[in-house]
Amino acid sequence: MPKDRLNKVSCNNYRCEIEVTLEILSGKWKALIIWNLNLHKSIRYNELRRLIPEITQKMLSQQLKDLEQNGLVNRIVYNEVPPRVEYSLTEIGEELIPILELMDKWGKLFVDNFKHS
Amino acid sequence: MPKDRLNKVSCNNYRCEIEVTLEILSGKWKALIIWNLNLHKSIRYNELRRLIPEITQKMLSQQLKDLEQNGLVNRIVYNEVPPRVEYSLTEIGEELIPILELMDKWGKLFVDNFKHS
DNA sequence: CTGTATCCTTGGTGATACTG
DNA sequence: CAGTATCACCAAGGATACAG
Repeated sequence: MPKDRLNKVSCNNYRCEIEVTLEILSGKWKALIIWNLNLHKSIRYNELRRLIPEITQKMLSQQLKDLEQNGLVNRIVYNEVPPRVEYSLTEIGEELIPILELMDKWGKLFVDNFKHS
Repeated sequence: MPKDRLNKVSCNNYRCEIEVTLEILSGKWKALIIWNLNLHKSIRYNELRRLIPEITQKMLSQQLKDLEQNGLVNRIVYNEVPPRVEYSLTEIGEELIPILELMDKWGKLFVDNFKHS
């Protein structure tokens, strides 16, 4: 994760807030993680790995940390043996869902368009 | 532009259509270009450069070409001297606007959240 | 189970110069 | 005016091994 993650926000050098949202969603696995967190409400680390088999541990940890630091995701640690950590969406994280749903819809439209051209 | 641009669509290796939409919007300037095309309806190359002063010619050409190839943007060449080229959104391009508006809204919410934390 | 640490590759972007 | 071409950088992401 670059030190200047979120530089657009913290440095105020974004040209419109769309770019802020895109910056937060950019990252190969972010949308997928958020999507799954919304579907399952609360998920453990290894459950996420199973839900997204192609992702590496490194990337999963990293993207979750990004999302957590941006306040989109809650990380709750239960002091048990073996350790248990549950991830879930925060309020502002949940507010992204309608956007993701629209993107899903538009994506289907585009794919359909693409096939017939 | 990578040869496998749109590989997710053409190779069918996307996990959900959200990723397709994100892939199309990803690229440092895409959203901004689409946003401006929507605001001004039809814009010439150099007008876009003035509207987005930080963009280089290379990137503007490249991102416009991407958008055109993906069918989001019309490119109309007028055979005049000096040459004139007008860019505008296609129908499917315009259907992205509601999404961008939501992203703008969410971005403002996030920035506000960020400032007070 | 839930992560870190390290090394490495590659493609997205920028700078700059050139063209019809 | 509306672009191309070329070179170079660097950070995102992948592979793999290790850790509490």
